Amino acid sequence: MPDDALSLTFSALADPTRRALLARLAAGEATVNELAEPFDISLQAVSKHLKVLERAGLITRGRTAQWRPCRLETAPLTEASAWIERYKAGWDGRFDRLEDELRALQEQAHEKGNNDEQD
Amino acid sequence: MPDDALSLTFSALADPTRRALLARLAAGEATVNELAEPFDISLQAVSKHLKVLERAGLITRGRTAQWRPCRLETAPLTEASAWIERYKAGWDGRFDRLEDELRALQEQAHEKGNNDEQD
DNA sequence: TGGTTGATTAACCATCAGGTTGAATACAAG
DNA sequence: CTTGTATTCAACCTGATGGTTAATCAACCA
Repeated sequence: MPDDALSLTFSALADPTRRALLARLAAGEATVNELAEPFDISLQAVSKHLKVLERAGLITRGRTAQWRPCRLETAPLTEASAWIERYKAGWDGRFDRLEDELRALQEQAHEKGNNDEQD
Repeated sequence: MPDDALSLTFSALADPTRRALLARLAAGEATVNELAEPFDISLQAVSKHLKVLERAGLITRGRTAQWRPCRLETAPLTEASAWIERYKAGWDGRFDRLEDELRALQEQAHEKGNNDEQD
């Protein structure tokens, strides 16, 4: 388990239950019990999921009496999104695709000498 | 291991090696050997990583002689980014935060009857 | 035919992730 | 001080992940 920020974030997002928890929290703070209510799994399992989200910095938790309300934190989401956009933009609909085609053709020509075979 | 598209994508992104592979592929197609070159792990391990990326739809692979060139596919990246933006936008810098504050205060007031205690 | 290169598959190992149940903690209310 | 409620911690199980090495497949070269 890599422990860099981005890996923690993506790893936390790689579970439908956790994504549902975040979706719920996007509507506002909630306690563990409130968050657990829609799921069929145990409260402890939800607690574990929340710990994962907390470790990734995706949520922070308050403390009011015996309640530990969770709040969504968007900073890691921003970083994750930025990473994706970076590499998506570097390729998508740009000249790179054509450039790559050309490069591939050149390599083929080079590797095969002058043998004009098609695949 | 959840097998829905979003989970597969985020899970694939949750590893620095795989993100590096994608970053490399954003610069253009590459073979397995080319991709493996910067890493200290075995070629087989890289092959496994590529299989994960392929299963997530993040790459596709051609076949030229004994080479299996990998190409980045951006569709899953777009979906992942869209998911993040959806829940980030629902909260970030909007009135929700204030709304939530108010809701929290109301709940506190309700739960405690009329007892004006501060945390 | 046989050898070399590129890549995958198979078998194995250690660790981790997600779930469970049961006990423990923290606080509120009688 | 005891009970109830909200939450976490601990121990445990199962299956997945990431790595290894050895063997195999596929295609080219000689």
